[in-house]
Amino acid sequence: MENKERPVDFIREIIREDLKNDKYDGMVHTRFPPEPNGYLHIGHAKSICLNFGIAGEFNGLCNLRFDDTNPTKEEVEYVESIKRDVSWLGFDWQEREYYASDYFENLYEYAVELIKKSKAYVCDLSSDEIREYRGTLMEAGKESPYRNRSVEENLDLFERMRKGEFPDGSRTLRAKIDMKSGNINMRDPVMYRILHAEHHRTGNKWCIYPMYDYAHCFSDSIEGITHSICTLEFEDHRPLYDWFLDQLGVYHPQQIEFARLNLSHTVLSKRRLIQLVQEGNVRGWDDPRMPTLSGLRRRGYTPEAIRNFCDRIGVAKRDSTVDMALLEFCLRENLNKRSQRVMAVLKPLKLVIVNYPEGQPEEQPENQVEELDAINNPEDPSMGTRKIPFSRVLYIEQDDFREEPPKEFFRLAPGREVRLRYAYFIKCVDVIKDKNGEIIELHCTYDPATRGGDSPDRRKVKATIHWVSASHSIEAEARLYDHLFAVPSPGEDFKKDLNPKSLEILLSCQVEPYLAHAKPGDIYQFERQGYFCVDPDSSGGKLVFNRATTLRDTWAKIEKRLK
RNA sequence: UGGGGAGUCGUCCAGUGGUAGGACGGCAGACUCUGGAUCUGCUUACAGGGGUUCGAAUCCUCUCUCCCCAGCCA
Repeated sequence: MENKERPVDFIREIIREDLKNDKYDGMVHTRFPPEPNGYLHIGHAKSICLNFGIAGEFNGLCNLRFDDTNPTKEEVEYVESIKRDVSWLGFDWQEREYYASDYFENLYEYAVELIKKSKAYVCDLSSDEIREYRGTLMEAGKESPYRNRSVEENLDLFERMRKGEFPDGSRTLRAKIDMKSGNINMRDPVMYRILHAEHHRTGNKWCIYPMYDYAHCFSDSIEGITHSICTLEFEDHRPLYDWFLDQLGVYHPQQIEFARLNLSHTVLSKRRLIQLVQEGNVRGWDDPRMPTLSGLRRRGYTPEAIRNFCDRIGVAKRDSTVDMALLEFCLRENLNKRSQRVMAVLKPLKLVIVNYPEGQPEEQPENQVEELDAINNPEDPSMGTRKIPFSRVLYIEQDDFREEPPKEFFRLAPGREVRLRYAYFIKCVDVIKDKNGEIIELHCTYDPATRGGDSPDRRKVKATIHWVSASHSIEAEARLYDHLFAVPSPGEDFKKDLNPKSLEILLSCQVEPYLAHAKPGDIYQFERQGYFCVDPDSSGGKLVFNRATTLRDTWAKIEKRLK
């Protein structure tokens, strides 16, 4: 991870300043605080890279803390997936795996102290009444009739809340701040609610649970966090964050807010993602079309590509939507350097080399076969070469032949010569069609002098196309993905913006035999086409590939323009 | 009409009183056994009006636009 005098973002600037002023004894301690109520997505990756990245750069630490204060929404399945995703991304929280629920006892004691200081009270208003009393954005709220209970009564009531003497929703513990504040968060916010629900870690030990604003600041404080980095929508919670800490005079981290990531052609809100999963618009949280980390991983995205992306998008305070093209660029950039090249024909068209020797029928019932050398990765010679079988009957890509080619089309056409990658120059001499007029086979001649792909007479061809030997290739399935949404910014009614063509399945692709032992998760470049990742659905010798992304495709652009 | 934020190329990010720059995208070209990769060039931006100043994207001021907040969610 090179860090060439890249401009520093405003958060790192604040931290540098704090370090200079010795604000936290030279310490930098951040945290990534997900709520385990869903899977992590690329937006979380931005936050993970920020928090862990800063800790790494400033010789500090970053905790993984599960913000699990709402037992009705949280599950261990999510805890597990979050841990898997964070470490897959390449970050290590060491032994610092914390849970807000670990602090329930401390939090309770802090609440008792606030009651004793007359800074909190038990309120008997119903949730509807609380809303009424809260006022609106324009009008001040009014004080709860329970606001001035005695300390003793509050202490007694709060203890009985904990003991389970009251039903859900009957009472809350509220902070006593200011019902007339322009900041609605300061209008006596609820600190604790009664919830007789089983918590994924504390079981039935508690029936009162702290609210985010109350739990988060103290959790940060307990862990000795220096910089509590969160997203913009918490900006007007900061006065409350500060208020709680100040009332008790405990260690006080500083909250800093940045703009969350928005990505074009997708959605990044847990509510919407969970809806897509539950309503079957995708095949699950890890559907390769999903912007979740598990989806991106299955699709073929690498941690390096995602980290690089997070690095490039920067950190600022203005709302923005990053173009999906940048994410794709980061993937190509990474995969170009590291991926094994291979030839695979997605939409096969049979091609017979009519002047190629047929071999001895008794020993080789099919054709003569020869082995040709192919480079595994032109970007990395250390990856070596491999042998690929060549014979009389091949498959090429349907798109690589045009009976009536436009001027800009360089590939195979009647009478035209092209190169078969790493093999020979061939010339199309005949086009075979079925009774419907569909092209079913091409007859070509080859030039034996061009073996390996070079012509001794320096004659040029305008195109090189990929191919596989029909009798050696392996049948495979390919899943081609496009944007999940057809528009850059899905609207309020986002499901109507879903891209109906986000998935195209090709069942009879032919791939070179080198792929016989490919394993789920392996990523290859199918030459001239894109990067493909072996899907876990591959089984029983049947390979399934996910197209992570296409190669840049100049011809596709020209073709689009021609239409 | 309350409170909190934000406005710089199509997109994202820099620039913090001294010629507005980078990346992605787009366009054009070079090169090429991937129409890939690589390389080169081009394109386009300081929300608006007033001020301060020799000089303003940067400072002051007024206006406009956009985002967030009325969960016993986080």
